[in-house]
Amino acid sequence: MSYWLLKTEPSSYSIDDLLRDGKAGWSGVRNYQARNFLRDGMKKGDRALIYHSSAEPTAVVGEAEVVREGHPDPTQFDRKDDHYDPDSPADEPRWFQVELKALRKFPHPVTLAEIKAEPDLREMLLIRRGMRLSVQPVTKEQYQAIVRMAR
DNA sequence: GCCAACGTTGGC
DNA sequence: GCCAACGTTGGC
Repeated sequence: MSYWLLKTEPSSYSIDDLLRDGKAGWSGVRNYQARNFLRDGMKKGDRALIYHSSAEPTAVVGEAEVVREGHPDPTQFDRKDDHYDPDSPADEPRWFQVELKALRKFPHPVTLAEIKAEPDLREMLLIRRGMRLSVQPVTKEQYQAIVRMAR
């Protein structure tokens, strides 16, 4: 089993939205490195931390489980969607998503400030300078540390 | 709203 | 292939 961190802006889709929906396609990712993780890296049963970016506070707010592995993101073909990509070939889709099942919202969000202050989490990609990747791997140890901090 | 740190595009 | 211009991300 592998562990991941997924960023989302809560103004567009929040942990509360995911809990309400139960399951959701993690759509709208338009970065090739992140796409590769969605398409090739994430496996059924993997766990993902959900992170709220551009929020107050910016924080890891809950966790989810991968219930369906990479498949084409339908929003790339939807002209009315913000993430419509007219250049993505229908027979060779450019963008992928996984389906997530909400697991829980944390009792206490683990803020970016708390993560930066924790020596054991210094290696997280999240806090590496200039690292904007919206789908990123975390180690089991990092994942478990975040979960402990969220109690 | 600002702007640093990227990633992408396109002319050459 | 180079690289300037442009667009986006995301913390502050």
